Amino acid sequence: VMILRSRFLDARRKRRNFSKQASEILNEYFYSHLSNPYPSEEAKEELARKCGITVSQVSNWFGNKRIRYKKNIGKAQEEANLYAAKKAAGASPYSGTATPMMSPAPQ
Amino acid sequence: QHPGMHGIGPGQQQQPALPTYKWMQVKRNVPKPAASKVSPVSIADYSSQTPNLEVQNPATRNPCLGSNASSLLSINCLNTGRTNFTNKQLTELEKEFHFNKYLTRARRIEIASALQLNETQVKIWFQNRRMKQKKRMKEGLIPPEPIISTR
DNA sequence: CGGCTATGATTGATCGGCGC
DNA sequence: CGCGCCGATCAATCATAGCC
Repeated sequence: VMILRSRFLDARRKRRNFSKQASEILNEYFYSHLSNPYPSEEAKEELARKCGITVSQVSNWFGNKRIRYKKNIGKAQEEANLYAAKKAAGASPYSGTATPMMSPAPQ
Repeated sequence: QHPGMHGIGPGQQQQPALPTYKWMQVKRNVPKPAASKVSPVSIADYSSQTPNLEVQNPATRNPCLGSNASSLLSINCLNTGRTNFTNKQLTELEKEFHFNKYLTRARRIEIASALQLNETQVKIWFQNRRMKQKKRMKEGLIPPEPIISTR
């Protein structure tokens, strides 16, 4: 049991939730690429910059998001199109910064 | 961006709302060793063939040993594919890692035996460890050694 | 202030691709 | 032809943040 306390040494696990804005950007990308929510390395860097977090954190976020999204099918999913609709209606949530390299998988 | 690009499963409904994409159905061969009976694959065969599986980690789930280890833990170890390395094991692996970032077959066998782990587990641990160090090197700082020097 | 849920991070292990 | 490694990801879990 105490062996489990080993994780305890992970003082690193001092997290801070991402800003509302960062979450918004990440969710936007996720739901607008729901068919393939696997951002390329470049896209991750782009997202990381916009969110003010590291690329690793972006990776963690997508990893958690994908897994947790799957775990609900039929629940949060509905909130998915909420985002989709939101984007569709809102047209360009964020203008200016045209991100040409935000594609996950260049077919 | 490799295996599961897009494409909804076969006869899926077409609700413009929440389509089910392949990535959502990806089911990894969850590491469930020991176990027994029943075909490991049954719940939704994702798009095609079912790779061999198992064969590689039959009963070699040792973990929870070292010291004491309650029976409760042992049960846990036998049922879960995710091995919980003990502090001792991690310490030894870490020590070895600092000595060599890469293992030789002989060394691997030695360590696996000493720590009561599979050769595969040792191999994987080193691979993960290397990736971990690389990652920390990239963003974090503190490359390999927390050089404390500085006064 | 306690309890519960949301969420970021960690990590053993898998998947596909590569080089030898 | 198989094996080890890489890079990315999965899946389960830990521990805390944050809301009620």
